[in-house]
Amino acid sequence: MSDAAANAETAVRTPRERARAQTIADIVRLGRDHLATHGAAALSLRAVARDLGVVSSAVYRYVANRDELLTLLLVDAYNELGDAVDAAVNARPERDFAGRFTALGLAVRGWALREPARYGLLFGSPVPGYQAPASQTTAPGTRVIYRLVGILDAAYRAGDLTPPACAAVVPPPVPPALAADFETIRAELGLAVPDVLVANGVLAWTSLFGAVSFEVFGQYGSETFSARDELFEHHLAVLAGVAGFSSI
Amino acid sequence: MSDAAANAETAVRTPRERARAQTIADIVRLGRDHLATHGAAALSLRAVARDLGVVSSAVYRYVANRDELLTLLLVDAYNELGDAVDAAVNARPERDFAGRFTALGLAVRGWALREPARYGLLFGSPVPGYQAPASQTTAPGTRVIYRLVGILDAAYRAGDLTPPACAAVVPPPVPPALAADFETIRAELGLAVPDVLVANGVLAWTSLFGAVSFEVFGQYGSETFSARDELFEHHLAVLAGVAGFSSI
DNA sequence: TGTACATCAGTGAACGCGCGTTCACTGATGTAC
DNA sequence: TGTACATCAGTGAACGCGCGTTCACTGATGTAC
Repeated sequence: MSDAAANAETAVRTPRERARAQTIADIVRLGRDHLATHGAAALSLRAVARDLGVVSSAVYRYVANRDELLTLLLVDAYNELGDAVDAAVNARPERDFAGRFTALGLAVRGWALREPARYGLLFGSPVPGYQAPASQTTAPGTRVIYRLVGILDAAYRAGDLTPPACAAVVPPPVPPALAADFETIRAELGLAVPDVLVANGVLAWTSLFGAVSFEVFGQYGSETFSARDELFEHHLAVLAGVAGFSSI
Repeated sequence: MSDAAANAETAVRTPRERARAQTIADIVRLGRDHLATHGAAALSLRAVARDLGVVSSAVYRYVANRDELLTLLLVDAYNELGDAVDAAVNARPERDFAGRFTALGLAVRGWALREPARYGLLFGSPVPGYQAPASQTTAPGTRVIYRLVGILDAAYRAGDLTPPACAAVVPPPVPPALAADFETIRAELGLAVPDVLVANGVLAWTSLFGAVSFEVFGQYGSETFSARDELFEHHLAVLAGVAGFSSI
């Protein structure tokens, strides 16, 4: 269920309010379908109104304009992805940090392949002319990275995460300006992870989404790789090593 | 210069043909500007015609329809990226394989940051309703990966590329189905690189574009990282290690 | 060299479409006394 | 409990916009004899 719909429903008192919440939920659901089949650029209030069986101007009772609907759908998608990731991670034992890392990666890929257009809205090229309002999208938009950070930090505190030690992949020292960024992040999130592991954690994060995006956006072409599950799992295993896990 | 324009100009004989080639080049240039400022979804033949100072139907003398213009622009962008990468790689000594790897990565990022909208056209979410014709886009679209593959294969043949050997990042064995894909690639491109290095090379490739996409598409947010050059260079260094370079 | 014809670039009007958004309105549902 | 009023959902018409694409046309540029 979408966050917007859930919020609206919890605040319900009168039948009128209940109907209103239901209509908003319907709008989000129809917008989601439209997004999934036609892409963000083609999303239109008139199309949603048609699907809702209502005249186009009626939608303005519920949504101020097109951008606000896009924001609702953005939040909705972020939360669905976040829910999928949480469920997958929570299904692994709390102390199986490497397993949780892998579960997170597989969940992201699974959701992305199921919802390519919505994944594209979140992680593809920005919608021209649309700027997501930080106040509404930041929290849902950071769920996955915060979850990943949580796994890495917990693993580090438990002694399960160590900087890669062999010559081939020892990363260069983190330059001061970057170390300052890392210090800020550590302070804000209350982390213990040292610089080298933060750097590699960020790389694992971007690389995970890079692999997923290449697959979802068709960069591999249609014929190069037939064993895509195996390719992704292999990549995930290497990324786990980059992030500092040794138990794979 | 765009590929389409170059092709047209090399075939020039009569003044009429020269004028025609010039107009096509102008159309591509104006379309490129429009793309860069308004995004692919907003690209329109009418807008290009306006900028060209011509009535909208006149453009149909040169371009069959909107999709064909998109294809021209796609090829144009792929070639500009390919040229930038080639120039950067060629500026390094032929046997400095790690340096060439790094130069390739920096060139991709540099071009992407200069041309975010065109980068988005190539590597972002697909344009809804548009399918790039493989016959025209495959060759320019594979220039960067082929260049990368060439560097890695040459490095391997020269003995400069070795599978990461320490326990933390030894990748798991490549499963048979994936090994079969790799064998096909090796045969098609005449490569010597073993499975483990192909797998890690593909990962380095997707990760490079993942890091660039996160930056270009705004996934880092506006405040998290102030030292973005350093972050990317650090990532590149780690990816070089993943790919099998040890001399960094 | 000069004339008749063919080719081509560009015009201007039109078709039909879908879009976001506004606005005065009708009725139904709720609320206050 | 019943009535007067306020709130709200949804209507239907309209505004102005830009789009892709077609088509018959005018003139200029080229080509063949």
